[in-house]
Amino acid sequence: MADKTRKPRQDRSIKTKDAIVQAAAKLFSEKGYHRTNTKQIAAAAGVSTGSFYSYFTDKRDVFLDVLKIHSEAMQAHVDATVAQLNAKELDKRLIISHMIESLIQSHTPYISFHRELSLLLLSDEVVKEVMESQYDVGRRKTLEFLKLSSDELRVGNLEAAAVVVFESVSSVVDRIVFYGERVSADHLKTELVDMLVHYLFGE
Amino acid sequence: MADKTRKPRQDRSIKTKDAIVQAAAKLFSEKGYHRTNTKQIAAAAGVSTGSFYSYFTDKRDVFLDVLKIHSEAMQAHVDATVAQLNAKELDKRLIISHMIESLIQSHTPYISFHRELSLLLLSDEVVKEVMESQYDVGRRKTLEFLKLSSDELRVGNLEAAAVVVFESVSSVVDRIVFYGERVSADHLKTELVDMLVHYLFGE
Amino acid sequence: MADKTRKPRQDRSIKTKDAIVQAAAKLFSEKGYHRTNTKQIAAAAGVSTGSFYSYFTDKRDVFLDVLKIHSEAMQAHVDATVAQLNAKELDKRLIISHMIESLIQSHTPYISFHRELSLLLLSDEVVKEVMESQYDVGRRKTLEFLKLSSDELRVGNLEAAAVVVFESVSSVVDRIVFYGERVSADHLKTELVDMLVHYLFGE
Amino acid sequence: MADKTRKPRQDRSIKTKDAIVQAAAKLFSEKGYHRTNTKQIAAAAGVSTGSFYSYFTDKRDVFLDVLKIHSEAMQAHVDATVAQLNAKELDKRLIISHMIESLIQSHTPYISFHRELSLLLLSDEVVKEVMESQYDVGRRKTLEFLKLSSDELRVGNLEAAAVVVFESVSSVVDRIVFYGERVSADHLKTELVDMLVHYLFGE
DNA sequence: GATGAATGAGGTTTCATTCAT
DNA sequence: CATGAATGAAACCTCATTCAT
Repeated sequence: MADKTRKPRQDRSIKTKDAIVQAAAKLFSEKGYHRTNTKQIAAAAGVSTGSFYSYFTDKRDVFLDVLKIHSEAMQAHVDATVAQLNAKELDKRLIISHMIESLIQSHTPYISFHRELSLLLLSDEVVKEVMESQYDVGRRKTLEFLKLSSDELRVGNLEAAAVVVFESVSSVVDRIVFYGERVSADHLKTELVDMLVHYLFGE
Repeated sequence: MADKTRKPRQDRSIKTKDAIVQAAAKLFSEKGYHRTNTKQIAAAAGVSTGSFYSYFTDKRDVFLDVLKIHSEAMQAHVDATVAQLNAKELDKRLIISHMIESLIQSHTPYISFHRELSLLLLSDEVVKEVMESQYDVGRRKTLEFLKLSSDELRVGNLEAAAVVVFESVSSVVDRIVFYGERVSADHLKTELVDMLVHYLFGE
Repeated sequence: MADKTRKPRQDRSIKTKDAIVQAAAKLFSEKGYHRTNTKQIAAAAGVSTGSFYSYFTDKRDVFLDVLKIHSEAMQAHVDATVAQLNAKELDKRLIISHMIESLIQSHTPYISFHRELSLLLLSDEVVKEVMESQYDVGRRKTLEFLKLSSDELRVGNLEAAAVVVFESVSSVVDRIVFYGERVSADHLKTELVDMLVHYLFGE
Repeated sequence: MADKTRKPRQDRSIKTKDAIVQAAAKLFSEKGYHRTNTKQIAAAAGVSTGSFYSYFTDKRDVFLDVLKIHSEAMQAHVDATVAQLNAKELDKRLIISHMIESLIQSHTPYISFHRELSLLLLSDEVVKEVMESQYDVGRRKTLEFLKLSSDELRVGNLEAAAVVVFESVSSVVDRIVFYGERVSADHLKTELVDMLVHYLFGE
């Protein structure tokens, strides 16, 4: 269909494209999408504005790439953690606690960038999709996790529970990571775990 | 020396300023901050660009006004609800349920606008302050609410609990209101209430 | 012809018009014509912008008034000085010295405003005329002065001499008044007088 | 971080910048600084407004460039003349006469532009500096010139004399060049030279 | 008459994108 | 291929002037 943007075939080409995405990610995080311009991205990546446009059709295009990469990185991180956790046989409280810790770790590099998203979200269909699919993955993963212990759970509606759990965890983690929170992170984590354990397993 | 923005002296003036704020609020909600320009705001308010600039120094300035007005409206709504609830002697579960319902109601008109905020949040100090103060009020109110029944609570750290509760409620309400959620709102509400009751009162 | 601007008939009216001219003169001197706006002038004069426009057709109109008033004031001052000088019978050197001193006095309040003029001079015909007529008066007065002692003068062309003398005096006085000159004003005056005396009277 | 005005790397770039300065100089001279806008400058230079702003931060910025170029050109011209004059051994009167003629020549292209300066002079610090440094150079050069024949001079204070001479010459030359003067330029020159010779050498 | 709110043309400035070299 | 100069639409903002109250 398109024949405009170059599909990197050579090594150098791949490196250049990557450099642009990295530079863009950094700038978007630091200053936000609208306060970052293509010239700055190109300069930060060490290429000319002209080059920028042979790798991406427009600014939104890099944004989408950055978004996808972040999305994948976060999910990979979570997957790895989950896999690791499932392997060991730990008690519920410990599993949840580890999970949350892992989320905090994986969130940290992306937070400010994620703040950006809700903006474009309003109007950009593709961004909306990426975001929703990411949310969906989170929700589904949570659901699967719940199903693993479904016979021990005391919740009414599993689907709704997954949403509630996922949202609660996400938002508290967000708060911890993004706002450095005055209330100590440790206390927040403890309470969060406590809440989930009581809710899910009735203690 | 002064020559700054006009301080309304005449009635007409007050109406104009208000019209501009209203128009801005509407447009920001519909299209987002960056996709709205001052000319459009002026036009939507039925005034000239010149008028816009005699009431506000720039676009950010109206944004701040809209933000404050929303903030106040939301808090007023919540206050009213809380006042009403404390009066009657209801059982815990019902109180929480009512509260959540009330939050859903008060959120609805402002959601898309609130989405906008996280954007400017990154860099604008004033926006940051307004948002944080709004969050602080929410957190403190939650804390007060918890303290009302502090002897019945089974939580470890009250301060942390307030944050966890406030965040969980906010995020789930957000999800319900903003995303029209595929999982039914009723189920979500039920689970959310259930989680809170179990966490706070141990059943 | 015009019926637009009000011709002050009442006392109050005259005072208002005067207040505006004064305010304008002050602001033009301080910030220059273009950096002064009508709102500021009106405010400084303690009247509304609307009133401003019932006394003057536009901004240029006040400027012209200010210009004329300055022009007249300066000429009056010089006239007075000259009249005074001619009366007494002083030696040449003293006369010239007094004259220069007097010019310094009369210049001082107007300098910064006069700087402004050269600007509009380029294009505004009326301003041009006022300025040229002012220059012409100076030149003619100098000529008359020279003619008083024409038999003692050693200059070739009287008309040209008048221009040379007038320009030299004006520019040095300007430098003294406007730049506060690092070289002492007294020395400058002494040399200037010396130059003129030698030129005109051959010692 | 940078993102400032473009520093010409390519030949084309240098030409463009130059074209803009030329166009600006022309327009400033013809219509004055305030009646010239950036769009006109860009158009006259045959470039887009965007280009204008990649070479200059704003209108004042080009003005400064034009100012510096003029300053240098005038000084170069004067230097050349002086060098030439010093070489030949001419009599005082002839030297002064040549000098004035040379000043008239060098002034001619810049006069109307120089009129503009007094305006900005009032408030713009950089313009003030350029102008004062230019004046200083003139004064110093005059002083050096006087010192060459210091033993033949009959003046009291050399420093003051330099100022008086420089101002007198500048202003009369200005008058000749700028106002096309009704009194013949030749007569003015003759009288000016005569005045200086008598003042400096006592005939 | 006086007031100051409203107007909008005109100027300034930015930046995503194209294209000659 | 890469470069960075050039483009110009679109945003921002100001202020002399008008006019309803």
